[in-house]
This record gives sequence, C-alpha cells and structure tokens, in this order.
Amino acid sequence: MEPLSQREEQVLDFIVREYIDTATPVGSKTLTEHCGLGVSSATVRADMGRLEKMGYLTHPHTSAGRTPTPLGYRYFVGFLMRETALPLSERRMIEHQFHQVDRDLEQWIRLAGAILTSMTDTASLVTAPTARRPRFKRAELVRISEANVLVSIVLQDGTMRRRIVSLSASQTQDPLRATAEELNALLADLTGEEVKTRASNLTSTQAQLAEEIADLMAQANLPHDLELHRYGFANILRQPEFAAAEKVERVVGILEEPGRLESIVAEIALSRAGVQVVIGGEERWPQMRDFSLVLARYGAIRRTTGVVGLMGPLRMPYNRNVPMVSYMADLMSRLVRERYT
Amino acid sequence: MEPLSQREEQVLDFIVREYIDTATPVGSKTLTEHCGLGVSSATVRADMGRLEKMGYLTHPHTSAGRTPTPLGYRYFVGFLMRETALPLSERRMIEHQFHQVDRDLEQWIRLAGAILTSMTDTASLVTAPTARRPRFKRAELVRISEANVLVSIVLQDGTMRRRIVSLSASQTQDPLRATAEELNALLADLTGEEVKTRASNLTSTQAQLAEEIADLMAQANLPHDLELHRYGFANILRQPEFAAAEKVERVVGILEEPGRLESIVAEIALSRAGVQVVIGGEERWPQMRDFSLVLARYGAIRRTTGVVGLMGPLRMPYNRNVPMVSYMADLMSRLVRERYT
DNA sequence: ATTAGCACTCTGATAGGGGGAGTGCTAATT
DNA sequence: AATTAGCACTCCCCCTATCAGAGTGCTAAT
Repeated sequence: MEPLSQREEQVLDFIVREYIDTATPVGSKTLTEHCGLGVSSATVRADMGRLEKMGYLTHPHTSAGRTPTPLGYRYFVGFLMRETALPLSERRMIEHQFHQVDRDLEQWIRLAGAILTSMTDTASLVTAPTARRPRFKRAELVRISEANVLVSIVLQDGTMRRRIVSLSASQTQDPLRATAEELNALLADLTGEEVKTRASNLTSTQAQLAEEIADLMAQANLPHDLELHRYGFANILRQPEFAAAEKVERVVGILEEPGRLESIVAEIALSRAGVQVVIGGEERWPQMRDFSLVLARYGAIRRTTGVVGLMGPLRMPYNRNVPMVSYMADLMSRLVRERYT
Repeated sequence: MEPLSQREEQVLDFIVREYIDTATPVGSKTLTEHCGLGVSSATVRADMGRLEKMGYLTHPHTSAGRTPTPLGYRYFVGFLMRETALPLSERRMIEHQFHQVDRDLEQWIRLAGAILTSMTDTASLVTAPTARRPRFKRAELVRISEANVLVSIVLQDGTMRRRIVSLSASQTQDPLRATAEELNALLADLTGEEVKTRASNLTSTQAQLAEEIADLMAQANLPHDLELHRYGFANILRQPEFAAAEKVERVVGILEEPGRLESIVAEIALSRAGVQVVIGGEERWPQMRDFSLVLARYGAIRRTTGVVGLMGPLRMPYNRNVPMVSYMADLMSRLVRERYT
C-alpha cells in the first residue's frame, strides 16, 4: 500500500471532519468550496477515486458523495487528528462536579458516566476499579436455615461476593463464627488459586467453604462479572444512522446479550494503557461493525484498575471524545489513588 | 356508564383477540366471517360504534378497522379473558430447567428472566427477594487506608451493602475488629430506624459507623435500589408497533432513566398480592402509555418478597402471559421458601 | 498534473391515479 | 325495535411518472 500524498491526506481529513459534522456524504464540489484547497473539484474527484480504491472511502451509491470507511476513520484517528487537551473551562467544570459529590465510589462511577454521556451525546461505559489479581480479605458466614449458609466475602479491593451454600453438616451460628475466624486467619491475603490449593488441606466443612470462596474469587475475574455500568444509550439511537429498525435491534441486542460488551471492553481496555480507539470492531468483533469504542484504563497501575469510555456510531467526533475520555481516566485515577492509598 | 350487552362483549372480545393476533385493525366484515356470530356486518358495525363511543375501541382513521383502547384491554383482562392454568407440559419444562441449575438465588433470577422472555417474546423483569423491613445482621469493617474504612453490611435477607467511610479518628485493623464485634452485638436484628436511634447513644467512632449503617439500610429500601433485572427488551422492539423511531426512543428512555422502572414496579407489585396487570400506565405513569405490565409478587408473604413479571406493548397475549407470570411467581415462592426457611 | 465540460446515474420529493377496505347512513325487512 | 342490504363516501396504500439536484467518471484541452 503506497503512502498517501499530502493533498490526499487533506482531502481525507476534510471528508472525515465534514461527514462527522453533517452526517451526509460529502461531494467534490462542497469540498472545494468549503476548504481552501487551491484545486478544482475535478482534481479532488480524482483523489477521492484513489482514496476509495485504497479503501478509505465509500459510496453509498453512484452519485452521492463519499463517506469514510472504518479504515478511513482509523487513518484519521491515527495520523490526521492531532490530539488536543480538553479546554481548561471544561476540566474545571468536571472537577467541580466531582467535588460536589460524596467521596463514594459508586457515586463517582455514576457521575463519570453521566458527565461523559452529557458532554459527548453518546453512550458511556464505566466499571468500578478492581484488583487485577484479587486477594482475599475476609469472609462472613451467616446461617440462613437448617443447612444453608450465606457466604459473603470481601476482597482487598473492596469487591464483595456472596453465595448461599448448602453445608453437608448443619451448624448453628456460633460454631460458624468460629469457622469464619479460622478461615479468615488461614486465607488472609491469598489469591484465588492459593485459596484453592489451601482448601485441599482442610477438613470437611472448612474445605467445602474454602472451595466455594475460591470459586467466588475466580468468578470475580470473569469478564462478564465486570459490572459494566452503561449510560446514555438512548443517545446513540438519536443519531441519524440508526433510524432504520434493524440497526436499532443491533444496538439493543449488543446492550442486552449478557457479558458480550463486558468481555469486549475487558479485552480492549486491559490490553494496553492509554486511550484505545476501536473502530467498527476491527474483524475481531463483527457485531460491533457499526460502532466505535473509545476506552481508557484508570486506577493505580498494576493494582486496582477500572475502565471508562464511550460507545457510539462510527461517525463520532473522535477529536473531541478522545481527549474527553483521556481526561476522565486521569481524573478517576487521581481520585482512586487519593482514596485507596 | 351502562353495562355492555352480551353481543357487545362478544364483539369486544373478538376484536381484542384478533388484534392481539394480527396487529392489524379489525373490520366488521372480517369479524362476522371469522367468528360464528349469527349477525350481519351492519349489526356489528352498530355495536362497534357504540363500543367506540363508550371508549373501548378506536379508529386509527376513518375507514380502517377498530383497535382496542387501553380501556378495552382492561375490560378484556378483567371480564372476558377467563384465566386458564398453564399447560402441564410447560410447567414441567420450566421446573425441569430450575432443577438443572445450581441452588443459587442469582441463577434462579437469571433463569426466571430468561424463561419468561423466551416463552412470551417480551421483556421480563425480575427482582431478588428482599425483606420488607430489613433487619441488621452483621457488619464488617475493613481498613482500606489511613482514615478510610470499608463498611460492608449483611442484612437478614442476605442483601449486602457497602460503603467507604472516612473516620474522624484513624484506627488500625485490630481495634476495628473489636468495634465491629461490639456493633454486631449492639445492633443485631434491629431495623434501620432502630439502628438510627441506637446510634445516638454511642460514642464517636461507633456512633459514626452506626449512622452510616442506618443510612445504608435506609438506602436498601429505596425503590431505585431495587436491583431490577431486565431481560429481552430487544423483543419489544421487534413488535410492529415500535417500528417508528420515536417509539423506540421511548422504550430506551424508560429502560435507561435510572430508578424509573424500579419505582413503578415497586409501587404496583408491592401494593397487592396476585398478578397485577397495568395497561398503558393508567393515568398514574404517563410515560408507560404504550406499555403494559404484568407483575406478581413472590416469596414468603410479609417477610422476604420479590417481583417477577413482564413488560410489553399494550397488544400482548394477556390470556397467555397472566398465567405464565402467575405460575412463575408460585414457583419462585416455593423455591424461596424451601431455601430460606 | 490539472482542469473544464459533458453525459450519465441515482436519489428524493412531489403529484396523480386506481384498488381496497371499511365506515356511516338510510330505507326496507322481520 | 332490532336487524339487514345497499350504497355513497372516505381514507390509506401502492404503484407510477416526473423532475430537479447533486455528484460522478470520462475525455480532451491546457
């Protein structure tokens, strides 16, 4: 693939920006008129033809203007859109809102989602920060009935899990409390796998409970247990590209299928640091064909990390949304570090 | 309002059933042909006119057939649709699926939602069973950093809450554990209000923690904290009445607005026992104009109760869905009682 | 390499014209 | 008094034709 000439880049750049703005295919004439490129429409047409052959643009049909392909957007995000910092005034406004709110994780998450959604007019995604390799902190055993015990565990990152377990030997509350204390001493600060191996050395009731605990800890790491909070999906549907009914179904389908978005988000955001932009699913997630994700990890690196980001149509203002997500991730990181260390 | 004659009832009955089936307005001719009413179309037309004047039917426009109004559906549900039990074969199938699955509350909830959705082709709503007036069981204090403590509480019904609290006086883990034990002894089996009054008699750290606990318990009772699980909303959008874009937005809007559905569901289902059918929001919830809810409470009466149900378009097969929800509520009640008592 | 010019293509909006389904009314019938 | 047949009327929906507009692709000239 030969590299793009400077003018071709300018043309692509303008088409992407214009299309993001107007949602209508942009033709050679409007292009030459609106951007001060000193060439005629015919020249631009030739460039457009080449860009199309290289896969950066498409036609909806003969005789409509060009629209960017996912590849075109990717080129734009990678090479053309120089990333600018979020304006100070907006940063101030956001921080102000965080100061208004209780120092409470759940509230931060909700606020982050609400701010992202309202400032970008697309859907936002936020997870709570969790430890990469969670470590056991404490377990609590509550007798619910004859043989049934509610096992609730707290991990070092503050994550909680619970499950009702049927014990093979029934116990009253007092011995249970003793068992819990023993387990807490034995398992403190262990990872899930370590709990599991430790379990094999224990006796009946304790062994059973330890295995349940190991299982709960393993579950906490599964992507579909990520607890991905979603906000503002109605905004996506307001975009003109989702006027068609079958597109709407695709949105709702992705929204609903349990664990689908979670695993995609986990894979993307946890793979690398910095803002990740995934446009149109990139062969890896065909059901995301019509969507772009702008995600960033936040938290204390190598310890507790969460994800914030956006999901929207391909045609989204990347040059605004990327700095937005980037700033929000920084802010959340700062908050988490202040709180958890 | 004069009562309906027998033939008028038959006409209304047929129109509702036919419209539910076909989603197209039904005219006088198709009516006389398909149902063995021994009268001519002109007679039926007269009846239809009267039914329309009384508010049970509408026209989309002159010279289309009639469609039921919300009032028409309500009459149908209340007086015409005699409720039949779910066929034994289906009951068997459902129970079988519950036996396949671990005896775990979360799994039951997910399964109930999935079954309701797949067997009715509409959206389903399920909440976990919670105590009407939750009572404190145990609290756990985990030191997270200098002055911050993770307070996690378990209520008698197995509900869990957590919050990070900044203590005025910092403490190490060991005194915290002692504090927790003291609090657990002091607050055992108290309701939220009782915890609150008890808090005023305590000293600094304990008082602060007890107040946080009372606050957490109060929050657990707020409708928007209901944890309403939603399944199959994509099914609603497949219905022909939601082809229009602005209707789709209304669906997603209701789905998203935090706490909206929760409070509606709470108010309806917790008001009375038995299956509650709310058609078109009934003046009370105007944003539900286009939807019907079929909800039922389940659980151990006066103790732990949850809600199962359906949400769909007005035009839904009530004669199938009501028994469906009714059966599911019975089944869940049985499971909960087996488990929790 | 660029450009002006031109033929061609496709969309989207607009208007017109049946066909069809269904109503509402009236007068006749039972 | 209720029912019915008949008929005029209304409105939707689908199909078609038309036309302006926008944009392309090609070619020949610069």
